[in-house]
Amino acid sequence: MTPPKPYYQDDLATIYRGDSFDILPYLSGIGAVVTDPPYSSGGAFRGDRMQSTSTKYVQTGTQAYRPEFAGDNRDQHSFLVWASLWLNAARNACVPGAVLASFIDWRQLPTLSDAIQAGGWTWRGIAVWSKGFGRPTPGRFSNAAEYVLWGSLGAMAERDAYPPGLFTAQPPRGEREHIAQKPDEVMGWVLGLVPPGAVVLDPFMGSGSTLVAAKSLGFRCVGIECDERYCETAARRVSQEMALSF
Amino acid sequence: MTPPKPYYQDDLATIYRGDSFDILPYLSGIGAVVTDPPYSSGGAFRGDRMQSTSTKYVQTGTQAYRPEFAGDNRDQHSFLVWASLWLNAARNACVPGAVLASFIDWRQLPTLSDAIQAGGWTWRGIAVWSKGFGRPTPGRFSNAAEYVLWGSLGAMAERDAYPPGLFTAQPPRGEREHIAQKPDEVMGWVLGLVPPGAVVLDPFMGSGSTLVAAKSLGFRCVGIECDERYCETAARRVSQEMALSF
DNA sequence: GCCGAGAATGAATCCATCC
DNA sequence: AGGATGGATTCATTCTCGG
Repeated sequence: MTPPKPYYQDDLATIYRGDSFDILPYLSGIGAVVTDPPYSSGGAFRGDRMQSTSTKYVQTGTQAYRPEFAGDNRDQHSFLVWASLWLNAARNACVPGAVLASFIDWRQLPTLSDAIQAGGWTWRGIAVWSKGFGRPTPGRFSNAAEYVLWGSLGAMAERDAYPPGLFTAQPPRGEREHIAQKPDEVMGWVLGLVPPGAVVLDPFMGSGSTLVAAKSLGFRCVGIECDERYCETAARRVSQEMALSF
Repeated sequence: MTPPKPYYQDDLATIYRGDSFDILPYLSGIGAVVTDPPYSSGGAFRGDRMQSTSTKYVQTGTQAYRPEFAGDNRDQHSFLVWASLWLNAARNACVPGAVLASFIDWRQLPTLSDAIQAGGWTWRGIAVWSKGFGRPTPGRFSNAAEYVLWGSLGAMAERDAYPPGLFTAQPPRGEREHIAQKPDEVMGWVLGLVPPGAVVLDPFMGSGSTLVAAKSLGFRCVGIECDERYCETAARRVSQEMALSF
């Protein structure tokens, strides 16, 4: 097969439209994988998980068009297999010492930690995004955090940076490009793990928040997304972002 | 066998000295299990985990006597089996709808979530104790939190309380009764999950922080601890604690 | 008594070194 | 080869002590 043609490209950012499993074999030289994959979560019971994404996740306010996102209906076993496979494929595109950071919710956290190790990465910890009080439920702990599982490909490069293991930021309200969109400052916090000069890869780009934050920090970055609408959104957002000059 | 004799007892609190597996079969009517078991953690490598508690966890400076605590040297497989067994034994002492909350660190969180489910409980979420910045390590996310895995035995009772899923408190400094001692306010936060009138059980009591907090909130409570020195410490602390009057 | 400077400390982690 | 040992590292907070 011929190498894929970028959907979008500028001096720092590259976007490929397609399935990660098809694109990843053509990539190399990646120094950091930072992503927010589909969680396949959304309920304790199989019936709850199999609802459409727009039904099972709450959406309020006036909404831009947000297509369903694919690949969010796996059961736990399938999620483990699928996540192990993409983590392995991403690893093959990486240089030694590359770092990994993946968002996940509480329900799939244990499964993703298994997948990280099954995919050949060293799991090194959990970082916490504190979202404030979170959604209250009577008699239960509120759902106040999302989690970032992180690790590396062998020994990590020595660095003189000390990113905090917990970061507080309000979740986005109202208008969003994507139902699971993360605030830019949250992405910037996670990118604090990435050594200067590393190429950042997001194999589940969505609306492109990872690339926007990476570009603004001066990282070269690569995004993969199968939904053309999201590719369009991400290309627009990334093209409007100015990189820091050094 | 005859039922065990309490090591200590007052109007609200009861302490048994012995192994949880020996004592639990005699207990019943428990409405909440709140505990901080040995993590069997302390390092990425087997050699590190196998150290004595005083070696692998930092203890320096002038300190009160703090004995080693037992059962902190299991490998991951043994930890899963052992945790499943005590969770199952504790469940058998519980009434329907009982709640469970167990502290754990990042490394053993996935394993404990498996054990909770293997032990017959419904796992319902993760609550976060934010400890501030945490201990720094160059180039990595700081270790800024410990975690509380919580769940229930079937459906939970309806309640009019909304405990936060994330709680911030500094870890205790200097003089402590136990190397892993939790601040009283942290225990009080976790007890926010417990319905009024429930009997609180801590099968790994240690220096008794769970019982101190439970008694001060007016809960009846039961603690089990195999080390006599810790039983003594806990009995002293619990006896000095005054219960809220209603 | 209050304030500020300096010291001490943490369920840590990594790695070189020695058996 | 692999397990045990010891040293170096770091930031935010608390503690100590002197002025």
